Amino acid sequence: MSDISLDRDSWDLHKALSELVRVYQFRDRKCICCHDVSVTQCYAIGALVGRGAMQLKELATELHLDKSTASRTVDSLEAKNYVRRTSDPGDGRAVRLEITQRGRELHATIERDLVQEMKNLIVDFDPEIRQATSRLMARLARAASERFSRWPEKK
Amino acid sequence: MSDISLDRDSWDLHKALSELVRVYQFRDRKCICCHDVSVTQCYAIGALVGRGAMQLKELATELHLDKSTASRTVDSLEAKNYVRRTSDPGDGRAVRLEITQRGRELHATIERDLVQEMKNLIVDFDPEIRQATSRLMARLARAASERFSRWPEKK
DNA sequence: ACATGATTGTTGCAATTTGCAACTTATCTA
DNA sequence: TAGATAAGTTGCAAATTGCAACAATCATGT
Repeated sequence: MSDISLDRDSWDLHKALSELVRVYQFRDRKCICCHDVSVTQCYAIGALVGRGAMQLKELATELHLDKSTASRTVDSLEAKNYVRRTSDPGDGRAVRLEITQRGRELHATIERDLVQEMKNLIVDFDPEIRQATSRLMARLARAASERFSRWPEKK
Repeated sequence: MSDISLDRDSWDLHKALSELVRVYQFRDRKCICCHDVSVTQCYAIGALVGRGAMQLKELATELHLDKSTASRTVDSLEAKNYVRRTSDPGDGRAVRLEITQRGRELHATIERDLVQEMKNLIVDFDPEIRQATSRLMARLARAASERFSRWPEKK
């Protein structure tokens, strides 16, 4: 049953995922930065494109960053005209962050490059495996996100 | 055929993998550091455990880091007694890096925790899907590693 | 054998990233 | 309305990283 292979599958998936995460961290450091933004800045743009305008606090939570770091990240993005700070209509303390047209274009460019990269990598894989994998990876990411978000920030 | 779904599969896999990498980067920042080492230091330990003793240059290449950064990473690990610098018997310029017993134990502890974490995440997934996913993830990692290693360090 | 060039590793230095603490301003609660 | 809470910014220090310069050693061609 499931329990028989669980230990081995956990180990295999751990090794594969660790290696994948490691390799992609290197790629991100060397690739995304070519486009004038750091990895964190790219995540911020992605969040604002994907989830729409939000407050700084929300962005910090989404990116698992301290609000001060998020604020400085937005500083950079605003200086490059990828993000705009507006006053939040409902809360005088908050700022409303929204992506600019230029930011949206940068995001589209980066996404296009990365999807093309993925295309080159999977072109000779079985479509059924590709689809099953993306489904499980999505579930894994969601499960991991929920799990890690509830962590007690142990130190 | 394959070409029909390739575009969509590329996009799906890109999104899933991006999210997975992002989430795991956060986990690594908050979790691995609890064990007295940074993420990069943990990668270095993993490389020395997995591939055995090596020169500093090899470690730097494996970790996609500048040799100076690799040297300082080893400084930290040596100060904590996880890694040992020895003189290379065959080359007077080189140093031979080898993991210590303490380093090996730390690695085992971290691995055990992470495999347990994975186990909790996949316990209710179909074993066949788990295994197919780990195979594809391993292939993806290998393909990505080869591809990204040959990059011209564009800036 | 020896001079020249290449390789290995370390250190100085600056840029970047990040979190914590303190502070300001605004909102909420009793 | 006073005090507590929340959102955001800034000061500061620590950690990480790459580039350049340097020392020590090895390899190569003559």
